[in-house]
Amino acid sequence: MSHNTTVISQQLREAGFRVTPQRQLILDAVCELGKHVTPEAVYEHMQRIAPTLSRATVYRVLHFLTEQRILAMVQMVDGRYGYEIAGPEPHHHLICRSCDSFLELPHSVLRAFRQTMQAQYNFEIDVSHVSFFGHCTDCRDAAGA
Amino acid sequence: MSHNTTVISQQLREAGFRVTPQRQLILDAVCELGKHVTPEAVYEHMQRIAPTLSRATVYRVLHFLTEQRILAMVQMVDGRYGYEIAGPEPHHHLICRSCDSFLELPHSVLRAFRQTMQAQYNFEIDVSHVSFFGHCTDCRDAAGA
DNA sequence: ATATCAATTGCGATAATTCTCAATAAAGAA
DNA sequence: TTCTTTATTGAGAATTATCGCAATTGATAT
Repeated sequence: MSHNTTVISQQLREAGFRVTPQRQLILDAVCELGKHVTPEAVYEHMQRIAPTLSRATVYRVLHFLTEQRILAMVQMVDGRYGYEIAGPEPHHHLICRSCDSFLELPHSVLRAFRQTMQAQYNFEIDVSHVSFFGHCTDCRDAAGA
Repeated sequence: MSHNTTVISQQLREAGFRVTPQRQLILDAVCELGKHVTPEAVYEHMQRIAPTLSRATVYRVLHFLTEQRILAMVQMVDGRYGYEIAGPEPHHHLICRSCDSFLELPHSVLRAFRQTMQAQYNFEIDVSHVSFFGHCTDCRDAAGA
């Protein structure tokens, strides 16, 4: 997974935000650490690279980059959140409570549901990166009947 | 909202668990405090009734009663969790990020989605008390164009 | 290149939640 | 009723996440 530093920097500056070394380093870290990266994992990773970077900054920057739709925040089994690079199109997750495996769903799976909620309840749902929890085939078979 | 103490006690004992005064008091507290009760609210409430009851016990008992399907845990806007008495049939929530209002959805709204996930991905979703976040009519109108 | 202004950071304090482990007490047997 | 077993609790430490504010520094104009 990669990101285009130049484009992102531009985007931030145009929106009136600053491009700081901390933000760049944290974004790189998420990129490098893969999917569903925890704040703590980012912080530990940063310890080696930039030991003065504070925990608070990690949390703030992850949150900030999520607001800017550069990162996406996904809920994990333990209720905590992990971060990952946000693609152009949001996607969703089926997360197995037993083995923590992730299955990615295309954005489209919630389209119908979203429309129903809008029509019936006049409520507009945020449908970016929703997590659904349950049990995958393997774990159901293992637990088996 | 009420609960049948005798039936619940029976249910717990049959499953090999104990019926402790703490569990009873905490269940009563959730019952009395209404919907989406926070652990902290329960703890504060208990201070007056049973001052020695520890914070850890509040968290543990809420979690335990949720596992036993006596309580349900619902995610709130700030990402934290509230608890409420679990009815016989689960229900879901549409939660407005602007005004924190809750809209209850019948369990049936996710039935089709659940079946799709099962058929297409062979994944069985837990569909008890799912929270969807977004914006309600009023807030959209208020913010609105 | 320098100055200005406000966004951002770091630090330490605080809040929220979980964990460890010895002490307690519920449930069933005697 | 008393004993035994072991699930559960309480207390405080540890972990995770957030907050307030002074100091820093990125971006722009000069």
